[in-house]
Amino acid sequence: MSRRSGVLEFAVLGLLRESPMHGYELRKRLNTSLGVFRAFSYGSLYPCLKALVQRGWLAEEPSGGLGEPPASLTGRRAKIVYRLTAEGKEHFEDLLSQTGPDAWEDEHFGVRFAFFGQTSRDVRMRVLEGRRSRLEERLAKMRASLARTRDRLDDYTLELQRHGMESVEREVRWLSELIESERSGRPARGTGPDRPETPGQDRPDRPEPGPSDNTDR
Amino acid sequence: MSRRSGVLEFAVLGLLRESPMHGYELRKRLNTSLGVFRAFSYGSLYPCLKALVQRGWLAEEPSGGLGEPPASLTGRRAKIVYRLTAEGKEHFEDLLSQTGPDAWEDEHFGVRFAFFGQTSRDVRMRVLEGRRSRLEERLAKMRASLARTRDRLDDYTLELQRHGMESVEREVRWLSELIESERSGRPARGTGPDRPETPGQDRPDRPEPGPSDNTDR
DNA sequence: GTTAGCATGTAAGGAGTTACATGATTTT
DNA sequence: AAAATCATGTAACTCCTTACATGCTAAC
Repeated sequence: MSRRSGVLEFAVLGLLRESPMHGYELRKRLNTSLGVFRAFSYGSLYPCLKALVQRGWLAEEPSGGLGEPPASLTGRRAKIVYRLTAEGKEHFEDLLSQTGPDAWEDEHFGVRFAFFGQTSRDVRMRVLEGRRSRLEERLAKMRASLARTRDRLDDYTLELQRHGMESVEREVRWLSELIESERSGRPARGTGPDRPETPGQDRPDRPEPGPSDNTDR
Repeated sequence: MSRRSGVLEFAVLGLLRESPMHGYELRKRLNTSLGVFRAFSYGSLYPCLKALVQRGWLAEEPSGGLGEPPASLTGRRAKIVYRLTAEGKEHFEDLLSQTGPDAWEDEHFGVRFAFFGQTSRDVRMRVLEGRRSRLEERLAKMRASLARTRDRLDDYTLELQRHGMESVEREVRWLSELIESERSGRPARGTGPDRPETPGQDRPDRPEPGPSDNTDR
């Protein structure tokens, strides 16, 4: 009933903090920004939006905000544009600053990372290090369990185990590199060149209609 | 109510096919055999077992099977040992032979792979190839979406995307190696460089019993 | 003139988890 | 005698999906 999920709620607040949007677009951005990690359907998004409005974290702007013509002229069905309220912003910042174990478990880490641009450096460090030690712990258990059961397992199970461990080891290396980068300045190591410092504050413009963004399955 | 899950049900049938077990042990094996991929709690396992019994796929053996003393003598609380019935075996083989898209989606692929030892070679091939082309499709979408949105994304989102894509690419390579191995004989491919045919024995491991099997969270 | 995309929603249900409840037995 | 492990189970809840319902517009 309440629909106050963890990940979805967090992501919605985070995206709306960057700029107001309506549900349909939000869902597209959700499924590209968070990339591989999660995909959400309208069946969860719309109820979530309503719940967030009821809590006072979002406000609906019935039609196109301020400078836009009413729906009756554009023809399109009335969009409901959602925008983060002051309380919503405050709440999101609370969430951002949390560094409990929740922050680095599998379900949450991806979305936390996705909003690292909005996160303070020390929180980023704690989350990255928390994640890394969580994975190292897991790795130790896997090694122990493998040593115990190695000869009972068939080739495929063994191969699955091996590949799983390698994946975890790879993520640990990735985290180590990121932690190293954090310690000594900016993330670096992107595809493009270093962008010094763009806070990305108020941008009342919407980026671009972006014709076909088919993220549907 | 019915609790007839996908993954859990499959895994339970698969493990019980190898040998009868009681719930508690089953759960431990579930969480090590399937490794990183999933962890199940008693709250889902026990109802699932009951549902499988009701469908006639499992049978309960109230106490320790045939040659064992009754619970009143061993002291232990009566274990309920579950064993796969003939119908259950048949059903599991049906499941094993299915090669629909379900078999290679994220949620199912791991458990399907874990029981490749029980799966016929052509089914294995179809599942591996299905998985691979699913991932390649996903990769194409990610690349397209990245090309479209690259400059709007901040460094962290970009890095997340990049790492996600690399993970998928890595899994594709893994699958390709496995497919290649399948085509030309046995799985092979152990941990180190090419070991001709040693099922893993000599190793600087400590065979320590390690009494605490704490798979709990 | 039909497919594809835009846009919003609801009802029902699936697949699991957490927290609780119980109790015996082995280890420390 | 306390703590850990073995062992089984239930009720309530979470978070999300699927399938459905609606209707408009742009492009092929």
